[in-house]
Amino acid sequence: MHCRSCHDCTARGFAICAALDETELRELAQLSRHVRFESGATVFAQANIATSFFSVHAGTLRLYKLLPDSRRQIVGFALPGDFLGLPGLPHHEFSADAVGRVTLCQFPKESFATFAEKRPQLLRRMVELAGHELARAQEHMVLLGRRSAEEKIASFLIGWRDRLSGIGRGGEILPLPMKRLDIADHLGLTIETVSRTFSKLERDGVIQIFASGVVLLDTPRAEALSAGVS
Amino acid sequence: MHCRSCHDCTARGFAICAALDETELRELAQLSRHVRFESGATVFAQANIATSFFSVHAGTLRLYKLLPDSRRQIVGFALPGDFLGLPGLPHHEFSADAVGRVTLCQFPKESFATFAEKRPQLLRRMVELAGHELARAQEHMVLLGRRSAEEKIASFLIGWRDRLSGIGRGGEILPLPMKRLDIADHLGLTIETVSRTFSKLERDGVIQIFASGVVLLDTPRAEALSAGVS
DNA sequence: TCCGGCGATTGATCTGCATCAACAACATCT
DNA sequence: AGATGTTGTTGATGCAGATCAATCGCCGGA
Repeated sequence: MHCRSCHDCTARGFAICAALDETELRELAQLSRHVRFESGATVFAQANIATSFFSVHAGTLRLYKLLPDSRRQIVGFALPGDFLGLPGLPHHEFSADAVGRVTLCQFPKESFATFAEKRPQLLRRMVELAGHELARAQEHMVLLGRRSAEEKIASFLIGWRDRLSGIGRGGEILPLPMKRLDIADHLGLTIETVSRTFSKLERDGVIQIFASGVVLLDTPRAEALSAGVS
Repeated sequence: MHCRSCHDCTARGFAICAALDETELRELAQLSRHVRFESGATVFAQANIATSFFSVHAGTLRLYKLLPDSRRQIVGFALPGDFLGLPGLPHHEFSADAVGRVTLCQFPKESFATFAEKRPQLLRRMVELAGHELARAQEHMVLLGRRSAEEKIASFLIGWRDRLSGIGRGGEILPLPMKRLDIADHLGLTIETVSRTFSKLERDGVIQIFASGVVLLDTPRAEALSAGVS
């Protein structure tokens, strides 16, 4: 399960590495090391000093912020190709832990910064990735602030489907590796409301629920709910 | 009210311009033009093709997304020094309009991209700004998903105070140029709940309400609410 | 001065989702 | 097989905030 070279990396196409040529790729590989985390393990924690950046190689992570009284908001899920860490901010802004087994490329912060400094291509790619991330965050604000439970669930399913197909993981069944509680904390709902809403969507023939995920039976209906045309 | 040179620009210190030397600044000024919008005017609209980037010079803008049925989520307010527009995304992801009178520096997208391409300093600054923006967006997700109305209002006031003082606009009275409806659409509430919550905070001696803004009377209490220690 | 409109406030009522509670479906261990 | 823990589902009830509605203050225009 260890990746011996960047050349045949499955995340190569969508990660920041896409901005690099063969030589640079080898150079960057020198700085990096592969790390693996088992299900539930914490990769880094909010407010800790960030000493590394990461690029997700395989698996899913939940990224979340906690309030002092332990309310939790999952600000996003990270998938292969996603970059974790923000240049210019000394601390981690959120915690990250593994949903199922995860592998990552780890880059020491300073050496990565030095490497990136003189490579406008890479910097542009990073601006671009940050921009996409920001756009997703803003879309999620609409969801959290202005949508009903049913729209939230439908939106989440459609968005998750699109992200997976964007990294070549589309398929008939939509895998949901995270737990109901994770979905609830991502959508600003409780676990009971998530469960009830899944059940309602199944009763209405929009989805079919399996242990490992769901199948979208009535995609147009789900997309309409997701778009907010209820 | 027209800014004749970047040299004495009041937003110079916090805008992307901070990453440039005198020569580059003059060169960038060649590409830019100053534009002004009256209160309520739309600077650009969601889903339109983005032909320009902007840097806010003076005033406040509301940045928002609309659902088809006209529900609105204000994803943020832009202040002097903020950069509007995301390289790598062809369309505007949100609409922006002026809250009160606003002046901006406008940069044609391609010429700005060409200018930035070979200036790693500027690119790094943009990554940094995007990172800060992203961190703010994530903090706002916590607010939208996991906080009570009272915490939302307190959080908003404290956050607004901090942003203003960050650009040298701190003061006894905290100006709120936006309307109650804007605040409601920013915090995922209704106008009535915003009004009631302001009233409650005033009754409790936390704030004092004026036409133009509020004064924080019990800052520690407001900060506690804002932190979620209710 | 009166009128009309806009924004803000306040009150009465309703409702979507949270909360509280029980239970079911499975997996893991002894 | 039985005991125990974990995750998910479903039902009953409560409440924070939405909705509906009235009123107020203020400003600008006739």
